[in-house]
Amino acid sequence: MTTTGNASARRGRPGHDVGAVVDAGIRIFTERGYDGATMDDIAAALGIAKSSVYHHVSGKEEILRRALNRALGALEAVFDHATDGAASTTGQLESVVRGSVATLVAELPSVTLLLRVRGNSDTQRAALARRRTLDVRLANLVIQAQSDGVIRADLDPHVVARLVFGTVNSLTEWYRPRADDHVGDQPDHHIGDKAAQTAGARDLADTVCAVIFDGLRVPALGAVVPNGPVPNGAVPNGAVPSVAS
Amino acid sequence: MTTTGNASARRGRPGHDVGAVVDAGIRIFTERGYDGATMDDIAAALGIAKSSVYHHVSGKEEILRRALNRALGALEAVFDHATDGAASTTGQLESVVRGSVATLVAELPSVTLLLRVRGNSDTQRAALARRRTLDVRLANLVIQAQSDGVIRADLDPHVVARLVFGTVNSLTEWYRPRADDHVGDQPDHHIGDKAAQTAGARDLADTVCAVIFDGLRVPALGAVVPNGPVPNGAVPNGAVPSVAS
DNA sequence: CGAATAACCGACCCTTGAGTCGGTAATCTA
DNA sequence: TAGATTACCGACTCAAGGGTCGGTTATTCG
Repeated sequence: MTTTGNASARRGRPGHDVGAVVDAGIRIFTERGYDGATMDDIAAALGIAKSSVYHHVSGKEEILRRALNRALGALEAVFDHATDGAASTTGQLESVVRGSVATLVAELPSVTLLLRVRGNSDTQRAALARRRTLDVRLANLVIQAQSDGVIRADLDPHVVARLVFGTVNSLTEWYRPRADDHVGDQPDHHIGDKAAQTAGARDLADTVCAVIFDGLRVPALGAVVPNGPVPNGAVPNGAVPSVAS
Repeated sequence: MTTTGNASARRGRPGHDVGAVVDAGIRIFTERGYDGATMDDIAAALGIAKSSVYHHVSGKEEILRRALNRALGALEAVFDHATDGAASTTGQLESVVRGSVATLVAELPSVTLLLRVRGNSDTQRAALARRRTLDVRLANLVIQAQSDGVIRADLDPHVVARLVFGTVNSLTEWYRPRADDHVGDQPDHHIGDKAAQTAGARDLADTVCAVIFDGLRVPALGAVVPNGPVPNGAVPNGAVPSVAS
C-alpha cells in the first residue's frame, strides 16, 4: 500500500526506498506546503542527507508527481467501482460519497496534498485536469439523479456537485484518524481540537451522507432517524444501500 | 472598503498606497501561494520596482497580516451581527450561513487566502487561532439549536459545524463573481469551467442553505420544506438558477 | 573472498528571492 | 520658489535552497 516495495531480502545496502521518500515528502509538503518545504526537510525527516534523496528521486517535483498520482488513482478507483455495477443512480451517488470519505480517511496525507495543489507547474496543472474529470463525473451523476427524480431538481446540478465535493473534501481540514496509525512524531499545531476527529471512518461517512442527503432540519413528525444512514419511509424505492468498506 | 484611503487630494507624489499593495498582494498570494509568490511579482502587478513596495510595507509578512485581518474582521462581523439581535436559534444559524456566503463572495480574495493559511509563522498561527474561535461559535450555535429541537440531534454537533463551514468555505475553490468587478487582467487557469460560477450571490446562498438544511433527497410528497430560506411552494420553482451550458 | 548492488555522504555550484541604501521625481502648501 | 511630503528607482547584500559530483559503506549473490 505504501509502495514501499517487497518485504524482506533486498539486494544492496539497507535503507530507504522511493516509497519512503514519497511518504516523507507527502508529510512534509502537507505540513509546510510544497513551496515552503525544502529538500533538506524531507531528508531530515528520513534521517539522511539531502544529496541521498536524489538517489531515489530525480527532484522535488517527482516526489509531488508520485504523491498526486497516488491520491488521484485512489479517487478515480472510487468512481470506477461505484459506477461499474448496475446500482441505482442514488446508489451510485451515495457510493461515491461513501467511497470518497473512505479514501480520504485512508489516504488522508496524499489527498490533502492533492486538494491544495494550485496549478503552479505542469505537474500541478496535470493533476488539476485529472481532478476536474472527477468533478464532471460527479456532476453527471447528479444530473442523472435529478432526471430520475431521486434527488431534488430545483438546484443547479453543477453547484450541487461542487458543494458535495466541497463538503467531503473539507474533511481534510480537520479529520485526523484514530491514533492507530503510526504517524511517528509530529509537533503539529493543526486545527486540533474537540472530540470530533476521533470519530470512526464509518460514523463519519454516515454523518456526511446524512447531512448531504437529508439536511440538518429535523425530519418531519413520525419519521425518526435511525442510524443506518438515512431514513426513507414513503419516499421512492429502497435506494441508499448504505454500503461501505 | 479597500483601505485605499481617502479619495482625492493627497499630499506628495501620486501613486500607490498601502491598500493597493495589500490588494495586489492578496491577488498574487492566492494565485501563486504565499511561499510561491515573490515580492517582485507583487511589484510587477503594481507596475513599480520591488524596492518601492518596501516604502508602503515593512515586508512580505506585513502584507499577509493585513490581508488576513481584513478577512477575519469581515467574518467576525458576520457572527456579531447574526447573534446580537434576538433572532431564533435557527434564524441565527441561517444568518451565519448566509452572511458567510455573502462575505465569501464580497471578500473572496482575502477569505480565500485566509482559508489556505497553514500556520507556518506566528502571523499565520495567530490567524488560525482567530479562525478557530469562529469554529467554536458556530459549534455552540449548533449545539444550542439541537437542544432547542430545531435541528436534528442525532449528529455530532462538532462534526456538523465542521461540515457546514466546510461546505460554505468550499465556495472559494470554484466560485468566481460575475464579471462586474474589475479584476483587471489575469491569465488564470483556475478551475474555470461550466456555468456554475456565474450564479448570483443571492441564488448561491439559497442553494447552500437548501443543501445544508434540507438535503438533496427529494422532499416527500405533500410534505413541508417550510419556512424562510429554501424554495418552497408545492415542490420546485422559485429559487436557484439551475442554468447550465 | 570478490563482484555486483543499493544506499548514503560532504562539499560544492548557482540561481532566486527578501530586504537595504542612497538617491531621484512628482505633487501640495506656504 | 522653498520646503515638506510621498512615491519611486537601480544597484546592491546576503542567505536559503535545488541540484550536482566524486567518492564511501553496507549487503547479497556466486
